[in-house]
Amino acid sequence: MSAEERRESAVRAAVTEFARGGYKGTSTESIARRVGVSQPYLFRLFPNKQALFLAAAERCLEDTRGVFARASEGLEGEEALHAMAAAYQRYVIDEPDMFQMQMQMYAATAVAEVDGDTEFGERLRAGWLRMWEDVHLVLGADVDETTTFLAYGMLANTLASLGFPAGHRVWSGFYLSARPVS
Amino acid sequence: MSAEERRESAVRAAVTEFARGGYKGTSTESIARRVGVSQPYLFRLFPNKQALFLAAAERCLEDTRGVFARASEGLEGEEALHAMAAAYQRYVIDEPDMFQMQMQMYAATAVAEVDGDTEFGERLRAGWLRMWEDVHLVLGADVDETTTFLAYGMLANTLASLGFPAGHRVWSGFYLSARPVS
DNA sequence: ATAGTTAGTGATTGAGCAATAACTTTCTCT
DNA sequence: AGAGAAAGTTATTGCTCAATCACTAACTAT
Repeated sequence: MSAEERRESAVRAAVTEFARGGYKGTSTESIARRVGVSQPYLFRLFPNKQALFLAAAERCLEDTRGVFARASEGLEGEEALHAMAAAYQRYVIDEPDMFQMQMQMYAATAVAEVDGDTEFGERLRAGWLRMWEDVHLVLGADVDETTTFLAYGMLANTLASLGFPAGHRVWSGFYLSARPVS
Repeated sequence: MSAEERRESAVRAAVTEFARGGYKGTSTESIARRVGVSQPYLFRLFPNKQALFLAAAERCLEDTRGVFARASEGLEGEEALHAMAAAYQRYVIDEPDMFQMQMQMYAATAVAEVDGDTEFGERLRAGWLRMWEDVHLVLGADVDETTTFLAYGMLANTLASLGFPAGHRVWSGFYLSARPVS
């Protein structure tokens, strides 16, 4: 297998492992195991653990953008909004690793920032902004709509992280299409 | 100093340290240093590291509730909403440790849940729900208003975690009173 | 065929860290 | 005064983990 293909597998494995264990709580060993490769070899593919996390985080943002893009294809305004909300709901249910990776990424960015590591944050802000721009465009360049949509998304991530079960009162203020299946 | 007083200091120190380093990324040593006490003594005050984190997380939620309660005193509806938004803004600026602790808590809860640790999540859901109920009551028991208010709060936490500076476009869809100072 | 490159491994190192055990100091109450 | 409790310490253990080093196997192009 080519190094490039391995890197791809590694990123995927990293998303899963980091999502479940967090940055510090995940060993490079566990990622290597999931890839099916020796732990030291990961360090041939990525210069260090942080670079691997960054790649996983960026992948996660790109995937989310992809979900929105596919859901909103050919739609606009209110229709696009509901389609994206519904798609994100399914996405979160089908691949819980993805939104958990998001949460781990927000937490890790804050830590990196405290450590004086600016590049980490910059890369992730850029990725997040691309998502923002996508949504903004789809929602007719309406800033308020964009903000509200993303706000609901973040609250959903939070409630899901905390493990509030589907059907709990805290979900009752969501569009039906944005609630977990009840 | 009495054990109870020390415990109080420890919780405060834990909020700061965990907020900046995350759960796994923070050593009990660093917390002990901040308290001004030896590392092993922390284990007299708390059974283990997780219990200390839990206490810090619960404190953080209680503090946030307090901010909302004080801001909305004597107000209701729209007025209360804006007062709370403004107060939360100041709070996040004055004490960034607090919202960062929130993010660390969401990330850590997801990890605990994966590890099959149910009690951790239960305690934090209970704390979060108390906050939800408070806001709900103040906003005239309007579920949609409550959800929207908290959604904006969560988006604000996220953007702040990512380090988007005041004045950035991503903040432009917020109530003026909920934006970081520009 | 063989030189060079690319993919991959095993062994190790050095640091950091939660938790325990065994001990000491400082109050406090009669 | 002095016994008991409460507050606090030093030393240590046993583990985990990122990263490096030195090495091997397989492919590829002349």
